[in-house]
Amino acid sequence: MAHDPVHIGKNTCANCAIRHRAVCGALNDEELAELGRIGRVRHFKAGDIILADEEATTFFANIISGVIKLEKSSADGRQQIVGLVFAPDFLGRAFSKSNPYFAQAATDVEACTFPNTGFEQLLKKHPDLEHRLFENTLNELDSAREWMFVLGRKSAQEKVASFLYLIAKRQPLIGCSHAEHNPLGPHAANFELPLTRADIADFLGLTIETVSRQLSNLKRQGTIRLLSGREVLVPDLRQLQSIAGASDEAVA
Amino acid sequence: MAHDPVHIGKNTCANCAIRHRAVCGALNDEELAELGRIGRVRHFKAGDIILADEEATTFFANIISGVIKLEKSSADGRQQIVGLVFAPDFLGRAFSKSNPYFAQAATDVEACTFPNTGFEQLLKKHPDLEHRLFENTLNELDSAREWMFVLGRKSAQEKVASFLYLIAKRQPLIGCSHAEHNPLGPHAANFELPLTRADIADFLGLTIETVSRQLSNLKRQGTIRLLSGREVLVPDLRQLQSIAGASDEAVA
DNA sequence: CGACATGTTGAACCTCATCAACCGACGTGG
DNA sequence: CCACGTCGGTTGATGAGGTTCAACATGTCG
Repeated sequence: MAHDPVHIGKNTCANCAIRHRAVCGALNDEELAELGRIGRVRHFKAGDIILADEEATTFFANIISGVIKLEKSSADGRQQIVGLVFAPDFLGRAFSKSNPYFAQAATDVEACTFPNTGFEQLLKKHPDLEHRLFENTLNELDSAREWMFVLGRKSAQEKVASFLYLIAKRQPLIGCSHAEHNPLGPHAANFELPLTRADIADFLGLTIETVSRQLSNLKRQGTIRLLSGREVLVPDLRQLQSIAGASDEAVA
Repeated sequence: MAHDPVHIGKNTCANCAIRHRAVCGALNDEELAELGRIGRVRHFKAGDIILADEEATTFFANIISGVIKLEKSSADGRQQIVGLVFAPDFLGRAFSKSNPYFAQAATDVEACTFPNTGFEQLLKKHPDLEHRLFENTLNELDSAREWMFVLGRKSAQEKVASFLYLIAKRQPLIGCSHAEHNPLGPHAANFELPLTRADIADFLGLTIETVSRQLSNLKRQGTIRLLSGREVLVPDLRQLQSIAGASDEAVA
């Protein structure tokens, strides 16, 4: 489970890799120190359950590295991933006694955790922090609704392409305005899938087999190359995007 | 389109049917008067487009009565309803220049609208109001994720049952703690569908025909009775819920 | 090495989409 | 007033896209 919980000093926060992109970016130095006093860095291994469904909330977290899946499941074993949490996102459902889903580490995860009571007090004291978290939540809601279109209206092929495109966009090199510095060329991407086939299936509302077949299709038609089971190379993201199809094509 | 925009007085707000359940419930009398000064009651007819996708946000609204559908669509004509807004919910995406989806009246709608600039200023001045809206958004996010499970993992039969159950729960009589006062008995419900078959299909990620067939199935097996095309009677909600199946069965 | 987890591929089956016909209600114009 | 078109809804026949079941490949760890 978690190793070496260490309190974070003001300095650590100030140097934090995700300082400016995470919710804590809303705070000044003094407030940051306050936050640092209640926060601890914790490490999770792939597969660790971070928050259990229906259980009392005990902490929130900022993800420093790694990917966490938010999962809903039914009694008969069906599962659906309802969200992926990347760095520097915030994990946890504020103002609720219990958590409405499973949160499980998809990869090894490094996270900065805060006890819920302390953090919620901080939220009360610092409207800026709450505002930042609110904006965060609005973005999450937008993404969730985007994904509802994928789940409800896209074909298996489009779903898999959409997933790959989503992951590609989350990669550090892509999406920033310096895509030209990409060694593979301006429209290529190269990344490791943070999810197993089973996870991808649960994210897309498909079966493992269908995901595997669609990946093979994309490979066969040259849209992607599978370097290993997990490592993907996309020669031309625009092609991938056009296969992902529809929804928000206006995005350049 | 909209008829008779009238400024709302403090008194009107104080008497408002949804006063305590809507976001404005966070405000005291004085603040409420302030809100009343910028708000106008507007009426929309079924089919009216309330907010257009990608267009600049000009106003927010509290729904007083009626149902609004939030819809995403793709260039090739596929559509997905990504949310339903009932009274006393709040409509609009705060802190964003444009709207990420279509909002269209599913039924006739009465709404209390606020110009976005004025309302966002009010949010800044009154953290309580922003907090209330935040909680609202968190609940919307929870619902969206619930629905992702429905879209990704449920069969057509379960989807239709889930939809009916959702509508039934939204009915005034049901869900409140006085269900025993229900003239039809403690577990029955009787309501009018606020959506056409086409809308239901777009909400469930199905086709019109499949929705129609599944409704007929539920009728044939006695789970529901269709009084007219739109009016539904559910003799036993527990049965409907069990067909809707899975996800969050813990809910009594 | 064998055991196990992860991933791929094939064949058969089934659910749901598609295409099409039909019904009743409603509104309009001749 | 009735003929007509339109709209929302139902039902049937057919077929495609995904699931299911099963075999096999690959990689890793004891």
